Amino acid sequence: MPTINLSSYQQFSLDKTLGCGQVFRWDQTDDGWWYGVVDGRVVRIRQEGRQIIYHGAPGSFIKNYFSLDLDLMSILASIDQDPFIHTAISRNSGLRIIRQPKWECLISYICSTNSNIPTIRRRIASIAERFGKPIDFEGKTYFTFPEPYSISCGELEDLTPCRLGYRQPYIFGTSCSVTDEKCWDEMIEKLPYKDARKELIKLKGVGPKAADCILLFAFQKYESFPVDVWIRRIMRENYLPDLLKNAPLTVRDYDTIRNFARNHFGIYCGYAQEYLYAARKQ
DNA sequence: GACCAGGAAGAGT
DNA sequence: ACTCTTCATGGT
Repeated sequence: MPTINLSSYQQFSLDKTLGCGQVFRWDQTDDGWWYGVVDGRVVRIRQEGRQIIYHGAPGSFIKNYFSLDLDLMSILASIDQDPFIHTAISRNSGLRIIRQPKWECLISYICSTNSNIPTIRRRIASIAERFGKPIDFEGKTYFTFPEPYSISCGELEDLTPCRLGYRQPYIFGTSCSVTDEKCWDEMIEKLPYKDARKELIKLKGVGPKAADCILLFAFQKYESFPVDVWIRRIMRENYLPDLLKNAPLTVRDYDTIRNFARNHFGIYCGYAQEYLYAARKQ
């Protein structure tokens, strides 16, 4: 079984990384193995101390996917700007932001709007089951996440069994847009954060929050700071108590929060966001 | 049944 | 550029 030996300065927690809610297609079995479908293959992986044991993908893929090349300790030191984030960091140490496949991440966060994590997971699994390709792995059938054309080549109504609600036309429309625009991801990737954000928001179903998640989780734009209801609550209670108590989140409040975070935590404020989010129920 | 969840679109100002 | 309303689904 292939393994990766982490060096003593290579901070990493597989469980924190896969369990924090940034990805939706990983499951952990009772005996500690994580199973996930990534980039058209099934991966089985677990951590034992400083060893990562895995099967189903090359080591170079694993290292890149989990961004093991990044100096996490330096990143955490740079965002460690106050006692509250300090506690969140120490409780979730080793959490790394994954380099997610871009197209899957885009659809995942269109599915995420106004929903909880179990519901999001079910929607994405259902899309894969109906439009992806089956893979048999250790006696069980898994499904790849479909290409854009696999969705756009059909009808809008083909998505109905996935129970996406009002997101159904957004998923279909964005699938068509991305099918039409070849290399949409390379176009986004070349742009700086602000311009990339504007481009993403042009897609149906992608607003400020989804765009920031996609930029953070798939495009390595670590200066993005997604604001959902949890982050807003945490920021209100610990950093910006003057914000409104119970009104819907406005664009202005969203910008106030992310601008504060960018100034307070620095260029890796996206990492700060993920540690704060991981600490939301602790 | 009310309320909430990793919000966004569209219409009306 | 700002409110306000509506949107479909599942969990608690």
